[in-house]
Amino acid sequence: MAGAGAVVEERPITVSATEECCPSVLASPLDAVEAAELAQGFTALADPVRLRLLSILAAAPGGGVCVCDFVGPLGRSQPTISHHLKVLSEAGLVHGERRTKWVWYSLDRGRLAALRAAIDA
Amino acid sequence: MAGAGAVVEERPITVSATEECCPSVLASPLDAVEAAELAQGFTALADPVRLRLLSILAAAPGGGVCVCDFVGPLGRSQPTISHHLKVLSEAGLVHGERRTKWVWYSLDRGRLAALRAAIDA
DNA sequence: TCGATGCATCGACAACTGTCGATAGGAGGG
DNA sequence: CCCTCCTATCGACAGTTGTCGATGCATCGA
Repeated sequence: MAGAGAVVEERPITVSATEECCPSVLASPLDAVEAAELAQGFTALADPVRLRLLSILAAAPGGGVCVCDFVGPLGRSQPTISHHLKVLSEAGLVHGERRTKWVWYSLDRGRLAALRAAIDA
Repeated sequence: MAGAGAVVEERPITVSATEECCPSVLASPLDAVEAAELAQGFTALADPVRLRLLSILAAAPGGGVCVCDFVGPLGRSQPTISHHLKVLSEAGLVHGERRTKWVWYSLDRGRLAALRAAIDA
């Protein structure tokens, strides 16, 4: 997303985009806005530490895990874990809830399903 | 993937990973290798231009599109399009085939399905 | 043979990203 | 009230990424 300004002018695709609830990569050509939204979601999945965060959350029996529980297994510092959780949170994939002293993070399976649907036939 | 070397030592997760054919984020905690492989796949999807490339390929009637057909609709230079196609190709999501003068790119729906399965319940 | 066309690669550059240590802020316990 | 524990934010730094123009290479048509 960097570099010099685009010189080539963008021209519309000559296929009518069937405006659905959730844009799908396979249904019809995406416009720039839909593509940017989807890319933001997949960007959150495009990191091994974040994928492992999600997998640990998915395996959590109570559905909630506090930040300190991630630090050891993932081999990253606490600020780094906190940073990744923020990225996932902004992507809507996890939610954090304060419980007395700890912050409990839980997985949003619906948001994950939406991303899955975007690359579904 | 950058920055100073990791200081915190990585400790194994105390849940037996059920070694399956395709690692799933939701099945069991991913180890570092599985997470890195999956992240590489999602990285290819984490760009709006590449998502639009895939969507155009998916909508192609003959299943093949030459490079020059992407340049106009996406508003990017030809080298940039070529770069993104290379990224997608290395991720196994598209395949390029030389046909006389042009190179025809086609979508690998199986590879896309594998990524989808990785975030499936 | 020669110019035109289609695609890939190169080199450069700015923006973004992952990582850390240091530090701030909020909640509990003594 | 102070100290400790848990989490978030800050500042810094190096590696990665997206983009372009220039260029090289192969193929086709005249």
